[in-house]
Amino acid sequence: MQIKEIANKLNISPRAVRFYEEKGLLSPAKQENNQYRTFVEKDVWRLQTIISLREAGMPLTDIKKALDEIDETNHEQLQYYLELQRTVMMSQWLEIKQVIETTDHMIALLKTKNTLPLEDIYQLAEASKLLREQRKNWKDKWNFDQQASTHDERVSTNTGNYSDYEQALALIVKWVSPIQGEQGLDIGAGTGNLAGRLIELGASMSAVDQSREMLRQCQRKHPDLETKLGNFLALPYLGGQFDFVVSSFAFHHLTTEQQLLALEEMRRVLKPRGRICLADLMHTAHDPIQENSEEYPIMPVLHRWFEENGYMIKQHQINHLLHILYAVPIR
DNA sequence: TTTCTCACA
DNA sequence: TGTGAGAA
Repeated sequence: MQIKEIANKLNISPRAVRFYEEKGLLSPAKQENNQYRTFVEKDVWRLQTIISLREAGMPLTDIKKALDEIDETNHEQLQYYLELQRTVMMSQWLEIKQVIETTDHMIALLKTKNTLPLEDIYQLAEASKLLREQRKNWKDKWNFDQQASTHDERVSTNTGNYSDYEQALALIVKWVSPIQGEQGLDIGAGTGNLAGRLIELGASMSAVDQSREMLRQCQRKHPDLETKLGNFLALPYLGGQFDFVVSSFAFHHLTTEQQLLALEEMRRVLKPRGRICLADLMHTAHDPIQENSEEYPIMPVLHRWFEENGYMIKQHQINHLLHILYAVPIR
C-alpha cells in the first residue's frame, strides 16, 4: 500500500503521514530502489490509533509514549496515559467554560449599562486571568509532587498531624450519613480509608487523587470504588452528579485562593442540594500562622464562602488544629 | 506518484 | 501541529 492509498483510507493528508513518521510515531518499510514507503496492515492500525489519540487532544510526544505501552501490551500504563489525558482535557474545558462565562458577563454588562465600561472589562479580565494562574500553579506543584512521592509521609498515620485521624473520619461519616445508593465523591482520597467507610454504609463512591499509585492501592482495597485521576481545581466530572463531597487531610495543600476555587469546583460537581464535608488542619484566626510551612485553611475565610453561597455550617474541633466542617445548602 | 526541503502559520 | 510549493 502506498502513501496516498493509506492516507485516503484514513482521511488524512499524505503529508501528515510523513509528518508522523518524522516525529517517530511510525516507521513504515521503504522500497530499496526508490525509497517509496510501503504500508502494511499493522501500519494502518498504528496510524488509526495515532489519529484516535489525536482526536482525544493528546500531543504527539505523548502519543509516542502511549504507542510504546501498547506495543508492550502494558494496559495499566496505557490507561494511566489516557487518564492523564482526560485530566488535561478537563482543565482545558474548565478554562473554556470560564472564558464563556466572562463573555456572558460582558454581554450582560452591555445590556444593562448600554455600554462597556472600561473598568468593568478590566476587572473581568483580571479575574479570569487570576483563575487561570491559580490552576496553572497547581499543575506545576503536583507534577513536582509526583516525582517526590509523598507516599511515606502519608502512610505514617496516627502520628503528628494524623493523630486523630480515625476520630475525624468517624465524625465525617456520622455527619454525612449517606443513605443507600447516594453518590459520593472523595477528593484527595489517598488509599480510600474514608471512601471505604462510606461505601460500607451503602453510598456509591468515587475517589479522586492526583497520584496513580494511591489510586491503585485504593482500587485494590475497595474494588467497588470508582477511581479517577484528578485534582481539586479540575475535578474529572462534567458536573451536577454527586449528593455529597468529602475530603480529609488534603485541603491544606492548597493556597487560600485555590481553596476557594476548589469549593467552587465541589459545588460544580454537586447536585443542587449536595453537601460538603471537610476534615483538615485549619486556623481559626484571621492571620495565617506559618506552621510546618503549610498554609492551613483559615476558618473564617471558608465560613464566608459558605455563607455567601447559601450553605449552613456545622463544625467541630478535634484538636488544636484539626477541624471538621460540614456544609449543607439552605432551602 | 513519491520524496525531501524550506518556508509559513 | 501541521501545510504548501517546488525540484528531483
